Amino acid sequence: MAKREKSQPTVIPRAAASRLSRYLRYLEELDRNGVTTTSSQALGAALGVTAAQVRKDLGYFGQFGYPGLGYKIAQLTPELRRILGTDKAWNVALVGIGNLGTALLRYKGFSAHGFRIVALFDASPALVGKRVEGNEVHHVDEISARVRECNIELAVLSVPGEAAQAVADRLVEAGIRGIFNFAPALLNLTQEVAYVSIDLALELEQLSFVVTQRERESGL
Amino acid sequence: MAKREKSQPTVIPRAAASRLSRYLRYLEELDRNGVTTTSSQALGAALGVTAAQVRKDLGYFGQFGYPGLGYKIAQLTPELRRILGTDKAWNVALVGIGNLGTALLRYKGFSAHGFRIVALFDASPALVGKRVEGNEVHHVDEISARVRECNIELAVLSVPGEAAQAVADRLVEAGIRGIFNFAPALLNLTQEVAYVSIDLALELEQLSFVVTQRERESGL
DNA sequence: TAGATTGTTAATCGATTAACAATC
DNA sequence: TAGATTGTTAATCGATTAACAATC
Repeated sequence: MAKREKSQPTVIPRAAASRLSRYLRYLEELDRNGVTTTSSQALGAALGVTAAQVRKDLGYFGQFGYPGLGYKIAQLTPELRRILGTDKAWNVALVGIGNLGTALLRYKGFSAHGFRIVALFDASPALVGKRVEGNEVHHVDEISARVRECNIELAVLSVPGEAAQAVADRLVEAGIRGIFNFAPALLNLTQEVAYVSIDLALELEQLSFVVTQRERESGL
Repeated sequence: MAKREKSQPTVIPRAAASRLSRYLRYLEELDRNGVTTTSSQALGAALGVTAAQVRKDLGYFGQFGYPGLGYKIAQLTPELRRILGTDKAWNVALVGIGNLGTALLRYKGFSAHGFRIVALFDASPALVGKRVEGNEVHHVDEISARVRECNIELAVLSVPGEAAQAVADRLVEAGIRGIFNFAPALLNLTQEVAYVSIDLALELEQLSFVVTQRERESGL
């Protein structure tokens, strides 16, 4: 069975990419437990998707399995890291050093997956020049210079909604490649900049919606 | 045009419910700007979806518009709140008062949308009994008693991945209706408990994936 | 070899978009 | 009234699942 990736990169459903991360997490767990081989059946069962889904998702990127045997964890794991781009370390800027920003800075999950927060920015004079978790906070005016200087490719945005677009514009102008946005705002970005956004209140509202719907269904 | 909701609750796509929250946000903004009327066309253009999508999404829940006129913001806004369940205040428990938990506790976006964090829990003896933002931290053993006592329906989980399932089990046993999970763990929950989960590292990995894909496309 | 499981094509399912009669 | 826009049905598009020949 061929071991090389696809030359024709068909359009990949976003949901498939998200599942790839989950497969990787589970493979890492299996590896820690000393398991060396798995199958689309086993992976799917563990993560609540069908075996066909697993094979289809992997199939977007190449042929990684062995018919009759399944997948070798030691082989598939680095392939998934390569596909997801986490086979290298990323330099990340953190803009907005408030409660959420500080929590994100301290969050171990980012560094554990190769994301290094190497520069902090804030607009508040009270914060600029201070050190947070060993990193100096710079003024947002310095974004452009430092993003280039430190080879920063990704930015995490945890500023107030009103400030988000202006900061995003600076980041884009500085040549950032992707923005992870926590501000409750719709950002207008050029197509070249990748974009992932989380609106915490909106997500909690989704929970409220589902609970409410079920209460109405059962109560009536 | 009829003004009443559907009696037959067809299955609602999850993506549609998420857009509902966005429509509501935008209507609130329009209202602040003194706008009184809008249309599916205008709403869709502002949020990057088609007018047909907007009408279809609203159509799952009833008839709220006026042909030829559009939607009256003063009417549609409370309807959306009612649909999403944010026309009432929710009592929320916060379990795990670490960096992220504390940031979530201070986050103004939750209370602004009617979510009141009314009880804090942690397993650490160093934290139990302390006050954080004016709220006493209770031991996780007290979850069951306090969830019932304070009429808590939702819980935010910001505990380490290893602890998540055990805490979730306690919450379910205490009769919680929905869990908003930040722990990087797959939770096994009964069907009756609603569930929204955010894995921060996984989301950042999605950003890395998109950036990597584009670099490979353009670089080769 | 016989059994198991892959990769991939075809069939199904669900969500989005287009079209249009109804109507403000 | 004429113009605009809804609610809804039908058409399209995309993603998931099933099926199965290839093959370890």
